Amino acid sequence: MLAMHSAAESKARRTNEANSKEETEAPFGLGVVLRLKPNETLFSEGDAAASFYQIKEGVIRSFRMMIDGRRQIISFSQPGDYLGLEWEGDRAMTAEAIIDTAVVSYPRRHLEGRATADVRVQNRMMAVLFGGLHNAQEHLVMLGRQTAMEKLGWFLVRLARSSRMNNGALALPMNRTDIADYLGLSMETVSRGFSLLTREGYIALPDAHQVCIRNFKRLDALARGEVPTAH
Amino acid sequence: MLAMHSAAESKARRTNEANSKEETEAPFGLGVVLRLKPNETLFSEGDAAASFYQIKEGVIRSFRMMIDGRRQIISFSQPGDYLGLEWEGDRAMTAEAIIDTAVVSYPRRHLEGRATADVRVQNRMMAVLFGGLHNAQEHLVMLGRQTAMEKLGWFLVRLARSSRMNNGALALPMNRTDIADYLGLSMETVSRGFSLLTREGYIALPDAHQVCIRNFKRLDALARGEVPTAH
DNA sequence: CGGCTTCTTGAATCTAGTCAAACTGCGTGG
DNA sequence: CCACGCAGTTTGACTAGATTCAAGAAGCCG
Repeated sequence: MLAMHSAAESKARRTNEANSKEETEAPFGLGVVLRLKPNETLFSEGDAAASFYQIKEGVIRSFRMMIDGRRQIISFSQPGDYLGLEWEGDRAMTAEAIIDTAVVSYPRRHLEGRATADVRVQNRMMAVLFGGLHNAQEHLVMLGRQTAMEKLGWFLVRLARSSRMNNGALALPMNRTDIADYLGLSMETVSRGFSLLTREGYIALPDAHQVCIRNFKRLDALARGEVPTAH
Repeated sequence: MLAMHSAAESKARRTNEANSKEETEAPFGLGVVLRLKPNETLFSEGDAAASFYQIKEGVIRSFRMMIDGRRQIISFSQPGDYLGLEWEGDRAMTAEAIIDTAVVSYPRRHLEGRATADVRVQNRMMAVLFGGLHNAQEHLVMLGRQTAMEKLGWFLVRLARSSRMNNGALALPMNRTDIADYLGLSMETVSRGFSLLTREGYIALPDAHQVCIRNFKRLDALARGEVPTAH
């Protein structure tokens, strides 16, 4: 346990399966709390999947990368969300903290044994898996069939639904490149899109990491593709 | 049971949860066989999800549609694949036969009761769900980050891996529009792409519904984004 | 054989991407 | 405290890849 925290850790990129620990009681049994700083890696594509996680605090981006560096973000995980469930074998994606984040880690075998025995654990796991599938399906429609402006509307509507507001504003912890890689766009298109949404009165941007939704109904219509004049 | 099959059934669009029946013994217990003609609907977005299915024969397209008709195909299901598993509530997508298709139908409750009891059923269900998530993730990367030619390569490589060849040729039961709506492209781009792949020696097209893969390795490299000069 | 649907090809348009420059906010150090 | 540097964001100009619209070819069914 000596000198576990190197001076370089604040900019760390290394995989981090053991960090500062705390024991917790939680729905999947006993877990260990891991704390991650911005851009720290929880696990990487190709690692053996020994654990799964629940976010306690913060935000995690999970993504897959192509050999030439193109990146597709699969999900932004928020407090309460589960992450890193794999059936067998290796990680199919990389998970990194976006901001200071705390996750509870459970050993995978912990689940296997209990799932067969405890119906409630089993149901919870099913719910998580079905939820993931449902999200992925909506993500597919968005990526495959929506325009840039619709994608941004979709993103903001989802964000509004999944996170709580701070005196009228939503936190945007991820940067423009993250948003772009989530929506299948370029960083510049995201930025231009936000500017346009602001000009058109959909939203306001107090600063780059905060959004106020001015007209949710209209934004939702945009997200659903009901605004034909959405250049 | 009289006059169940109307004359118009060959072009039917109606939901079809009860059709010609046969009893079968299968891994999820007793099921009923349903037979579908091309373009017949197995279930529709919004229906109550009372059953799930396994494909015995044929191909099914599952998709979601936007109000203005834009369509995203989520999956092409082939013999052996499971389909229509929903956690609770209504169908999130529509499933239609592409060609003459036979599926085994199981009532959903059938599973709920058994899953809690039988570890093997449970594991099978988990495997199906994890498989679906894995597929969806690859689909996301393709839709979000690949070029038209890479998408076509990806599609053909997947097809080659999932279906057996008929004397050197793969069946392409779906039409160009289906492929386009699966890959997030236009029908014309798919057609042009196939022509280009043919000219460049990747594939041959004996006819519109048959492909021969001439150079699998190169096609796979294309699909992975390792061919920079893929206009 | 004729009519219909599906597929292919062409030409023009347009959306989003790329490359590049300027701006902003922030933390550091003089 | 202000200047500097840096990372992230915004904006601009141009380009490219894919879509759209449109016409022609090919296969399929009756």
